[in-house]
Amino acid sequence: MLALTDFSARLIAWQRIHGRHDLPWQNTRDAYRIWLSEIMLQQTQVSTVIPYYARFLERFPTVTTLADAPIDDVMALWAGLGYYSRARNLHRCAQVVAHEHGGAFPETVDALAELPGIGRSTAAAIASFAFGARATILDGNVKRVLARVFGVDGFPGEKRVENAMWTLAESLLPDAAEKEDVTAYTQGLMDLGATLCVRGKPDCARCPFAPDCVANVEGRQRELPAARPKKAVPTRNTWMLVLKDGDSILLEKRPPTGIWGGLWSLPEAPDEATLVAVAQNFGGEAHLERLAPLSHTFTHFKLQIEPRLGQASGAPAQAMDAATVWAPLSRIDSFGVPAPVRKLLDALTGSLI
DNA sequence: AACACGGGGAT
DNA sequence: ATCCCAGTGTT
Repeated sequence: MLALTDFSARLIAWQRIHGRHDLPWQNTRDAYRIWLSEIMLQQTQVSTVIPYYARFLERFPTVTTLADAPIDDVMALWAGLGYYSRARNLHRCAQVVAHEHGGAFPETVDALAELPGIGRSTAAAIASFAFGARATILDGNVKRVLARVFGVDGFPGEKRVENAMWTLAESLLPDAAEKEDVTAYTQGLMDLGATLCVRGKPDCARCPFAPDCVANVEGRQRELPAARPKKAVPTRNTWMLVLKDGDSILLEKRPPTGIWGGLWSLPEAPDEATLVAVAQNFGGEAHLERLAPLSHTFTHFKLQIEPRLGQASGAPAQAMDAATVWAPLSRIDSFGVPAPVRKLLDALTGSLI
């Protein structure tokens, strides 16, 4: 193993001068704001999060206002960020904190990690940023930094490799650190990975670990960390119904789990004939107009969407319930609608005017 | 241990 | 088009 005895000291010194200090969720010890940012930043880049974070704080300034809000309001503000189970867990977590912890987040990693949506790494981030706890994060940035600096081989998503990285990360923590040092250290891990030790072209010339870094010394920046093993992504096909009644569109609430869980979307069918039956159930005419197909790629599969436009004329054969709503096109934003469906409806709004 | 879960940015 | 991102929860 690399003889690097001053990893934390070097990282802290670098962070204070060259790290990021003005992100919207920095310069606060408010656990609510830190927690909110950490959840939004799971698998999501900083630039994407910033506008969502501002809107969320404006609408929900405290954990209690979030806890007492309807879940549909939370989903609507989250729509477009992806990984919607995060939003459901966010709401559940706020309710637990507000009603079982008196509105204050617990201060230990273990207690934080018991809350919905908070795992080991996020618990450590909150504990270190909000409470100055000596705990290590292990996110994508840290895995990349460790893999390169210490020459850790193997795909970090593999259990054996990840376990080794947790152990390594724990061993690198500054000992008996001040709270300010802990903050600078945790932020430094993130900043180094986000600004210098990036995936594509790492800026090794500016890196404080360049002389010791295995990847830099051996010219293996491109090989470390090892890439995820390739896997073929399947294609799924679906037909979506845009059923119009005046200026309103029929939306259906998706089940809480699975793709777009808890969001409002268009009624779907596995083929066109079934979609016609669905339309008629909701009082639609038998003739459906073909709209331009669209394709949406997820991490693990590709979705081909065949949209069809129908007009509502008769009375619905199927009773409307809590999972069905006529949404005015002008107020689609107040519903949580998945990004591709939102795009489809936006294009439709433009062409129908 | 492996998989499900989104959308957007970077290349 | 492909990879990956301030990961967590379920199976």
